[in-house]
Amino acid sequence: MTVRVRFAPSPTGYLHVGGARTALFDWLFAKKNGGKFILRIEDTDIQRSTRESEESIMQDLKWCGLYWDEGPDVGGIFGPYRQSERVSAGIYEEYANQLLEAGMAYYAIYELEDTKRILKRTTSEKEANKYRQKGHSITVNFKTPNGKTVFDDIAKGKMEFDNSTFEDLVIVKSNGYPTYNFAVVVDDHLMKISHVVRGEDHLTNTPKQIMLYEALGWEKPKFMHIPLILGPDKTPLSKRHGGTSVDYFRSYGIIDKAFVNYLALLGWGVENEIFDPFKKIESFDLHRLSSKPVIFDYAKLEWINGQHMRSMPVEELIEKFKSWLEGNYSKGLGWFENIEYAEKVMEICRQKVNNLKALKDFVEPFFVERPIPTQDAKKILDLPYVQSYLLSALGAIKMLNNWNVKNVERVIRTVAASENISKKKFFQLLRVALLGQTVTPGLFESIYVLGKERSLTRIQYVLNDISK
RNA sequence: GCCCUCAUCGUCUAGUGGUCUAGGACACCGGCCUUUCACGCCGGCGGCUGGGGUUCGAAUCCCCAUGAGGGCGCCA
Repeated sequence: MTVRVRFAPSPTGYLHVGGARTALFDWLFAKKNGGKFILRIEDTDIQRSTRESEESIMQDLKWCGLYWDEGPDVGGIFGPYRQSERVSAGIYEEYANQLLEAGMAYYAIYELEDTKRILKRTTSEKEANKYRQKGHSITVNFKTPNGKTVFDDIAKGKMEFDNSTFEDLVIVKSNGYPTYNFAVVVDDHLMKISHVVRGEDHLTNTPKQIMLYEALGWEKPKFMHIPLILGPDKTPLSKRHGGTSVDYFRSYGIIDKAFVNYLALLGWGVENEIFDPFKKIESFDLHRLSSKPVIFDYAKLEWINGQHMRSMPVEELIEKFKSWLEGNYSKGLGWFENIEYAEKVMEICRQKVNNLKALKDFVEPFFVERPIPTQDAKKILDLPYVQSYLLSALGAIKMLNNWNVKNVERVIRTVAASENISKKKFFQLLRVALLGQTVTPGLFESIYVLGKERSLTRIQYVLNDISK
């Protein structure tokens, strides 16, 4: 059997971390079994579905590295992959009619005054049309059969539901669109989906869908429901807890690899927590996924992000950082013209931060002609005798010819020792003069990376200001 | 209310009847390193939801209770 797994978002908003995790597991499962990963857009809610969110969802999936084999943009032999287009093709109508003809479904005619109350049920299309013309809204409802519905969930095992707990299911809305549960069944069948791996919020939809499979005489796929992601207070993760959209984490400065790493970690017990899920496809196993709701831990995500930032090749970090800058800031795009310099800067700055936003703050003073001092920095520059200390430093740096970190450290320490000031204060002063900030990478490394010329210029700038 | 699922440190997890005085990671606390802030290293705190069984033996199996999550839409 060919494994075919789908991710089927409805385009009514951004891609949520929970959705991204489901998609990741779908993808992993498909690839592990040499199967296909399919993207289907469930836009049967015509009021809330938009093309913009469809596009942003696709963009976010791609950012996560989750590319699909079949989908609305790339096509495939089971298309179209947008349900609205499948409605136009009459796909759902055909099967609704089939159920109607078999007497397994009926037209529900609602009262004119109270559109929630069913006035009459009939299987006659003629009769239904008569009411339709009089302005009654009409849906097609599936008659819940008697008995029990049983299925095996890959994670949870045997699942048994008494059908009497379910109402009859609306399968075609009064506007002619199929409802979720109906469209899903038709599409999963027609698209030859072998495994339905989705969020646990769909667990009780499954028996309803299975009743439909059975009524239509179709073989049902295998099901697996994965737990939901909660916020720290164990309520569903929402904006109150911080960001929830993939886009939020991207603009916050989380790197794609780290994000996917964390998502995979949530529920997947691994020995080494820092890893690339795309390189561990072989060891992925749906059965080993945790089955309890998991709490999203922003702190751990950031820690993982920091680990990735430090361990990836600098060139790669620069690529990630550049595209992040492009998306979030207008400046900074010229920072990497001198790539050799840029790499050195990134190398010393990445040691200190856990996200790209923080990295930007560290890196920026190195790239501007003259850093603008922060409030704290200004206070230090206003202290007495600053001029003489800076002059000493300037002289020492000027004299230094063999430019390396060791030598920089040696001369700076020598000057510090000879001055009537604590070395701590002296170092802070220099740091602020050179970079305009009280928190920076190591002082000697910074001076070394800035280079002799740049360092001298910057100190001179400050001296000029003081003498004014 | 009815139906379903789940239950190991604060969080994510390892653990599938004896190797568990329960292991790891994040967070937290303390120390080292140190020019700032971090990183890193070392150490600490901290848990099997409760009660009944089964068994020579239970975190592991069964039952009940409790708690948490989900569902019960012409939303998906």
